[in-house]
Amino acid sequence: MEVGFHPFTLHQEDNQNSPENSDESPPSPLFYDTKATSTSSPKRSRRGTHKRVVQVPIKDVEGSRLKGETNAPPSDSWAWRKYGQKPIKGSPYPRGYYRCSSSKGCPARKQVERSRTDPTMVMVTYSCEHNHAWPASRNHNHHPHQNPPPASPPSASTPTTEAETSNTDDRIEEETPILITQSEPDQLEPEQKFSSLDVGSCGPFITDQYGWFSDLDSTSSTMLESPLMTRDVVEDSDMAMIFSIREDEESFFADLGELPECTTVFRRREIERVEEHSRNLAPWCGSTG
DNA sequence: CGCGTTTGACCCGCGC
DNA sequence: GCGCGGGTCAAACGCG
Repeated sequence: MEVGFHPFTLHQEDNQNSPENSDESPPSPLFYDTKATSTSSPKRSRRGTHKRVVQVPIKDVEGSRLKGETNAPPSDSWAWRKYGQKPIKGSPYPRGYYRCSSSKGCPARKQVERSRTDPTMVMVTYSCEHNHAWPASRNHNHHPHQNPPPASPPSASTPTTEAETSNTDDRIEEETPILITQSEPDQLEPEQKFSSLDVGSCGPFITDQYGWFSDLDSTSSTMLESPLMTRDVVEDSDMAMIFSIREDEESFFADLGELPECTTVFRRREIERVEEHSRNLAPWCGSTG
């Protein structure tokens, strides 16, 4: 692509018509926040779930591709279990369906498919949030700043194997620059831009779904190095601050090991907004319940 | 033996 | 109402 193309970007959409639909769609944004408002199906709302799409560079996922699968799920620190795979119309690549295996009743799900527009990218769509704390295993131990969501009690049972995640975790978390952006930032207020990332939905989601995000200790700085990052994200003083803080406090937290790292900083700031935004934004999916 | 992956069938929502 | 496509289930299989 072009632009400072970030191996990892976040984007948010408002419906499932992800850009991938159009070959010319957003080349960079990758984190879509899909939230279809339907909630009706008695069984499981297929379209009534708030989704978030994360696009990750294949190269970062490759590590996890040990399975040889076409679309290995990017590592996100959670234990995912594949429960299905289907070829997607219009896409040469199949879509894999994963659900959280860290906890039995966890509604967290994610779909992984290779971007049809960017074969080098993998689209990960997260649905629902985890209703449990982070699995207290894997390299999280290595990264002291990776803690469970403050919202959930640390009761998560140790995951069995994080098959796909365990492999790439180290890689992605350490070398995958992340970019957070929106599909149409122009329509959002500077703060809303960011808060809308998930805020509108569930607080825990931030740490839940993007817990790994905080794993990017070294990445935090990397992000700032990204032209786009500095432009789209850092533009948000808060965001910039968050990461700036991390760089300084990181070691601090690292020592404490128990303090909620970036995620907390992230959340605290966001929460304040969330509280305000959430009032206007409809809850989605998970809602922890 | 337990857990995860694979794969085909089934179910459901949506568009026509 | 029908067909299409997407999402989930469940049995079988493989691996550690």
